[in-house]
Amino acid sequence: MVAAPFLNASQTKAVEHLAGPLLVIAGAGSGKTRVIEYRVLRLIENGIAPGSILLLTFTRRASKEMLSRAAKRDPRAAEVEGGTFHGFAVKLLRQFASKLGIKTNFTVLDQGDAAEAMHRCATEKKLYEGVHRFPQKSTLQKIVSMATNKRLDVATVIEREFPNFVECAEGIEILRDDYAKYKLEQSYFDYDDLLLYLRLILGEPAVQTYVNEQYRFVMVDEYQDTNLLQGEIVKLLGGERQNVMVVGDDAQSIYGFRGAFHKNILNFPAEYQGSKIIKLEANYRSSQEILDLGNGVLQTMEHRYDKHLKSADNRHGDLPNLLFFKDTAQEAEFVADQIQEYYHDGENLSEMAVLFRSSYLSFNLQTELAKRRIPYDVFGGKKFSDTAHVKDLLSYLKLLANPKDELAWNRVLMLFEGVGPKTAQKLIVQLKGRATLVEMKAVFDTLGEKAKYKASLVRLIKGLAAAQELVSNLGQAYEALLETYRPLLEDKYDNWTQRAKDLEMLSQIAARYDSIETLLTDFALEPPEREVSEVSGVFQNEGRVTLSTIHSAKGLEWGNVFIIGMIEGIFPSSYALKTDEGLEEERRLFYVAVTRAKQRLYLTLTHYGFAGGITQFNKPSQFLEQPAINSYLDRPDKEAPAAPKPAPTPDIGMDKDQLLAKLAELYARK
DNA sequence: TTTCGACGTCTTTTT
DNA sequence: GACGTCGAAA
Repeated sequence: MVAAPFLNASQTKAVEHLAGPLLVIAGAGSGKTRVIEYRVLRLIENGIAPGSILLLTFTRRASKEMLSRAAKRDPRAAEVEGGTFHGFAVKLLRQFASKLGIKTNFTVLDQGDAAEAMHRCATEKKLYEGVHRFPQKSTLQKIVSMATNKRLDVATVIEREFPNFVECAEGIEILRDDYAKYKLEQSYFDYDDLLLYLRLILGEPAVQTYVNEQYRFVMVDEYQDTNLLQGEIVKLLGGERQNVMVVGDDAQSIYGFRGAFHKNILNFPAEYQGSKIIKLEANYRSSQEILDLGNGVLQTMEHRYDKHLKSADNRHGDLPNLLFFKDTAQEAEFVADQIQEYYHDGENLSEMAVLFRSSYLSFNLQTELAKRRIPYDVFGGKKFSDTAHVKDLLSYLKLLANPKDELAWNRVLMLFEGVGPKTAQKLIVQLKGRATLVEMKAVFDTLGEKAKYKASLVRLIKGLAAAQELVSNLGQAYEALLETYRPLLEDKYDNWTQRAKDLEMLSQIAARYDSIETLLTDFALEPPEREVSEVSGVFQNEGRVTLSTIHSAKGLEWGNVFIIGMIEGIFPSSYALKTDEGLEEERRLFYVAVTRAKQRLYLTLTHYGFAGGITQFNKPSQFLEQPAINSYLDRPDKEAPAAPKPAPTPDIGMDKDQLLAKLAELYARK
């Protein structure tokens, strides 16, 4: 038997559970990662084939971490099938695509691509014409996506979340069908399609039997964040055996905005007959002072579930600090000072994190850290792959994978001077009549000589064709594409040297792959986070500070945590204040943030802020005003020292003529 | 048909 | 600040 040290009684019960449905309610820091890890080992030990165990998580990082830890104790664990719902869907759909009449090498659209595709459909249908105001493409995407994830019709979604577009509901409902058809024609799958089609094929008895045969034990992490579709998918994956173990914490459900249905976790016992429930309550992460604050936050929740965080080893530390600053520059200085201080006390930078509600809140801090040459990583917010130049190059790559990719062609063609939407569309129609890049060259060759973009486009297609020759070595193919793209890069962007560095980095990533499809899918599903600081000197090999949105920090922990921007309207977000459900989700988010800290926790806010173009006086977050929370904080004297009374303005008695005379004097002296 | 500048609107979180 | 719309000029 695998030695499983330090597991407490309920953890052991969860690990020992073999067949049948199991719900594990795992409080923050209760060691659920270890439970999953050891249960995998236990199953394998009991003779279950590793390949028939499926572990579904929300980030690939999470599943990789759990499985690689398990694999250190038993190498067979590396063969367990693990990944995100979306990644698993791609795998299965590639396998079944041909049976559905879909190309095996279908393209996965990220959110931006999806918005672009929808825009094309809406333009085609002339939906923008004759309507006073039609949602912009990213809003269209949000509306349609939410309808899918919450299983609602467009009208209901608009009524609830986008009331200013009620009169467009009908048009968008039509667009939704057009968009679905368009994607099928083009072999495009957006994020929602991956779940939708996975659910669809699992609903076919033959497919379900096949899949149930393959996967006999299913585990799902962060079950409170699954949506209706994912709930159904899990049920179908469980099949008749119902060897389904789900792990989650209803107090940490923070993805309602993308359709998470946290009743999934509440309904689990009813949905799965004969299921067992195990609660993990002992906390192995934080000091009791931090947990007290966490408990305070739990108390403020309206839908409170019985839960009380208790430090398992009775660890103690300082009270969480609440600090006020004049502006974000001072806030950033303080955080950087504090990080440096802990560093000099011998703590590793990787034990320090700064968390925030929205990614822009960290901009000032990034500048400050860079100035001091403190290395950091940023999580959440704009991704590396969201930048224009990276998207450009990814489009080039997409054309190698599928020369008929309309969206990619559109983006690439529009890069050239003199080519706008109309010209691009005309060219695309012609291009799609040819099968390969080599044949497509003729389209550009036959362009009128007076078209000033002719030469550049011929150069482009030659470059693409040449790169395709090298595709068996992705690193080389990429370099060829980069050379073709370089003149456009230098022409288009003032800061092209900066951007060229990003593209060099992309080159290294590309070289690690051996299939373009895999590369592109990975970029769509789990794009690399933005690499920001490259720092040398004092802090080398000392790890890096983490700057992260609270959402991206879930599941992680650090010794010292700073939560910045504790301002009403920012956290909780004014956007969420519109509904009770929204505010409740912000509370859960605050709970997640607080419970990331092991030893020290700082909450900070600034008096002056900049919003909507004007400087305003910030109000502290309403969370900080609640006694249940407030009383667990070490806060400064509420009264700021009174500013000295300004003396009366001295009289200098000068009229306009005298002023002008004085001015003349000053001008003359120059 | 494209490009450019002026002006208006909305501004969160992620697979 | 990003994105979209509109009108004018090339």
